[in-house]
Amino acid sequence: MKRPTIADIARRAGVSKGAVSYALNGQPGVSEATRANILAISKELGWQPNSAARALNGARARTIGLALFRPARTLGMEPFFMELISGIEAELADRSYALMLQVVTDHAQEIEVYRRWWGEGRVDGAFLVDLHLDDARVEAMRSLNMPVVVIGHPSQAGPLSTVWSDDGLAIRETVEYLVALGHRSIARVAGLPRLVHTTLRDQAFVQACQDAGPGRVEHLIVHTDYTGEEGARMTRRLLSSPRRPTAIVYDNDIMAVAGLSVAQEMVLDVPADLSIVAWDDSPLSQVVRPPLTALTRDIPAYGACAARQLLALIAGEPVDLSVEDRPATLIPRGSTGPVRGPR
Amino acid sequence: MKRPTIADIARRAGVSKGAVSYALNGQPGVSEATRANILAISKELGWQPNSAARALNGARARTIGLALFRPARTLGMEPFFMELISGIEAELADRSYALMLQVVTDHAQEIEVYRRWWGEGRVDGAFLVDLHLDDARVEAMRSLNMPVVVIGHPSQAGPLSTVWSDDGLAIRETVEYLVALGHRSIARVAGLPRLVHTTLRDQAFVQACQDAGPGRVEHLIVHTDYTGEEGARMTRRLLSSPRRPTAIVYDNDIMAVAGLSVAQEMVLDVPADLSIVAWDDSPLSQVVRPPLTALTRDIPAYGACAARQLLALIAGEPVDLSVEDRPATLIPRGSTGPVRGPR
DNA sequence: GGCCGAATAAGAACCGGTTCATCAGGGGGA
DNA sequence: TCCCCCTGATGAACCGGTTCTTATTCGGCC
Repeated sequence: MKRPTIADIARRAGVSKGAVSYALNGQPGVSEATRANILAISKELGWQPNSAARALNGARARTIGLALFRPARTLGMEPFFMELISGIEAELADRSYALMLQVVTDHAQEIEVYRRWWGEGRVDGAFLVDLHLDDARVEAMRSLNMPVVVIGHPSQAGPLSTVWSDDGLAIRETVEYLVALGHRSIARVAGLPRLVHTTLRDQAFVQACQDAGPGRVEHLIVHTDYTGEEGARMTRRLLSSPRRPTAIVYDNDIMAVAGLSVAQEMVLDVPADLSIVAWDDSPLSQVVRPPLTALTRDIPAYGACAARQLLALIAGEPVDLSVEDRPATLIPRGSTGPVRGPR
Repeated sequence: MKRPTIADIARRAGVSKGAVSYALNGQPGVSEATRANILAISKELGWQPNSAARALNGARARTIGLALFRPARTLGMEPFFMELISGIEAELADRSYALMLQVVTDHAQEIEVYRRWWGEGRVDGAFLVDLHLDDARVEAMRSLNMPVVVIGHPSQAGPLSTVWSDDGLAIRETVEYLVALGHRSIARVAGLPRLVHTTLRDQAFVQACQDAGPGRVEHLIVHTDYTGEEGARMTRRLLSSPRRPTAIVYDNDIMAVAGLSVAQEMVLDVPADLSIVAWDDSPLSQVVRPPLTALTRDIPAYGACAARQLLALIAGEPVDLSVEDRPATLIPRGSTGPVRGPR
């Protein structure tokens, strides 16, 4: 009834524990005949290696940690994380690595969780997402000496390895496209202002608008918490202002859809009166009327890339300090169009 | 530099390994003075227990497994799983249990993953979701003798413990509400036909329609794969048929939103020409125009309930074989209304 | 003063693997 | 024929904890 151990196999085969270990791990030290015999017996008994015993000898835990600092509510909403996890999983599953997941309520707890997992030998490495400015996690991970891959821009990652994509490029492409359509007043409904990637997108947005020509394009940025509610409120505020923008770029699809609803409720035509662009594409963007022009990127591939990087780091292989994934690309759909009416 | 072990602490304190173990675990066998001294030294050295060594002595892995059989694409879309995971996490985090997650491509692989995790002593128990008719996983888990909680209806769960909510009740409430509004032709756009909960909802739907009176309410069920695309296609088909339904109940919010778009594209007014109800509420449902009437339930609480059940099972406490969570409740919004026009 | 039991601690065995040092036996070369 | 080396296999140590058994000390009580 109890799980068979290598001692059981050894007894049945009439050999020593050591011989069984060599045989089962494909190592030299046993003849082919006894190896075959041992393998047969182990299969017959349904033997499975005890990972704890292996770990005790310094073996890898074959597990990677991911602590997510997100309120449960937003987590359920954002396809981004599930897609990222899917991509990570796809890469890990091949090498039978598992993913250890925990939702945390703040960065201090996140650091604590990683410290414990690493200290207890439960994980071989971890991911860091949503870096803040002066993020305490960077120094904490560095001092733990744990293999870590930051998913996001290298600027705040210190000595940690990163996987990122060039959001600035995507923002620029979007602004240039809108300017070409005749828009001269563009707003950006951004995410949490403390996040590094929000700051970078903000800067790139302002720069792109200025590059269109001095004083040619009015630009405005408002910050939110990524929820549809705030997206709607900010849209309402923007559309009520005397200098109403003719185009709004949202930092996620949830807010873009909420913004679309607000525009329609204010009897504005999209795209004739207002153009809308969503960052991050999802079936959701294609399902509303009109379908949303979106900045799309292959998020599962992004996660897979990060996973490969982390696995290489764990294996001690030489890795680039920062790996750049493909940038998001603009998919024009029905929610953007030329400006109409009087200049 | 290396991680300190209890042997290090013992040496520093001038006591034996055994004494250190007792002291650190709050067990009797050491005096208060030496206990305090040992605790101080362990804190000073930054000692963390090695989970592998503990596991080797039959301790719990303090980890729970969840293998998800979902294509990456749908996974990213469905808020349901992330919310469920959030709820599970919330419960686990309190007792510093972790969640081991793996995305699998079929049931055979799912069984294999659980067998390995259990065999290797990496998890103390697991969840089973989305049960099929004659689900092979039930027998597999039973024979493994691993603590398992099925999230879903008990009918196919065999001897396994379950946590479920009464979908039939919710369906009935919905149908009665629609009938009261004057609807006499109601369609249901259901999920995957092989899933147990789809079957149960189907049956309850038919029953509720029949209970409205013999021949009084026409009903129709079509099955999909939960994607917005199929939801849209099925809606188009239903709305093009000669006996067009005046109300459609969708099995998730994604399909409901897609269906709403199709209706609007066919220049039907919602709710005047067509009423729409979504199973599972999300901010998404409230953000479209008109906002969707939805069957809402507290999914994180559902997950938390399942987690408590599993933890009790693992602890060997007596548990009910099946625990019923609150059923979904109907939140009427703008997408449902009385039937207009000629009978 | 001697005996007994509780409190405290030491020491060893054990969990299930890996790995190193060692050894027996056989074949080949000189 | 002797020696050496290689192969195949053994036994023990080890990883970092837990837990059982044993030893020592001390205090209380008769």
